[in-house]
Amino acid sequence: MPELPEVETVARQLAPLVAGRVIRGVQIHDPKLRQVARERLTGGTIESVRRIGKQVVLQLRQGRGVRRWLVIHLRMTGRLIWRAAPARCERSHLRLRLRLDGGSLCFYDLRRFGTVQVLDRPDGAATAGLDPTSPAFTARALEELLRGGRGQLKPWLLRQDRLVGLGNIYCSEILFEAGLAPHRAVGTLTDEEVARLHRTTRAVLRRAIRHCGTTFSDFQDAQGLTGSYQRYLKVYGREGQPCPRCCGPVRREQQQRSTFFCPRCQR
DNA sequence: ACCCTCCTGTCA
DNA sequence: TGACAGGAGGGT
Repeated sequence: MPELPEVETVARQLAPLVAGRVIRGVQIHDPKLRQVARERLTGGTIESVRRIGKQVVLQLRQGRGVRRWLVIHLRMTGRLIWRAAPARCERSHLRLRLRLDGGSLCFYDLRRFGTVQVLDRPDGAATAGLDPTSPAFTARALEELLRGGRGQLKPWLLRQDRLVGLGNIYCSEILFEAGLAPHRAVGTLTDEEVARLHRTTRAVLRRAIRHCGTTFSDFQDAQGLTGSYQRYLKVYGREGQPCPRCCGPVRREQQQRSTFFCPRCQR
């Protein structure tokens, strides 16, 4: 579930469910996460759940003003699910379980690419890139980021050190909305195109967040997310289907990862 | 800019 | 059996 809108959805759904709860125990089911068990999280209170980039950040208060941050990156297949007390936890692909008063916060991750860190400082979770949903993300800011940039537009957008939160789905969608070809050289964008890219980035993300993101293989967990933005995808995963604008076939290009676009509408 | 790798699963 | 999957770090 891991692009910005999905992670935002997870954080928003989780916050009211776990904020204020105390960690009573930590269970590790994946040797990769062993170090988390050594961090003595037990006794800490979850103060807040937020999204930073594509990460979910739980702020913990350990007592006497000591704060720590549990930073979870879901990568490709990570899921965070709250199980209220009487409910049993599904065990398959369960990697980490935080026993809280009143229930459990379960981290599932089929492919085990996800990461969990415990930090003493919140800025450890900070990413170098600008969050495209923040007020600081203006057309002007985007233009400055793009200035002097090299290479193609889509790989540029995928990197997390300039803008955070965009991944393979939303890059394709945003570029389609903006009418920009994925392989356009970054340096060749006109002011008007930059403005369009800025506008569509905000619009696509806002809309996706409103629909709780995109869910493909729809797990129907009680508290898991069931996003519906997949209904609104215009090019992603639609190779050969008609472009919503010109009705020509959507093209897919595969280098390392698939890119979907309309060669006629995107220049 | 292009590879591969970390994993496990599903689908053609 | 091989291709591919929402991410990202590493190497060349």
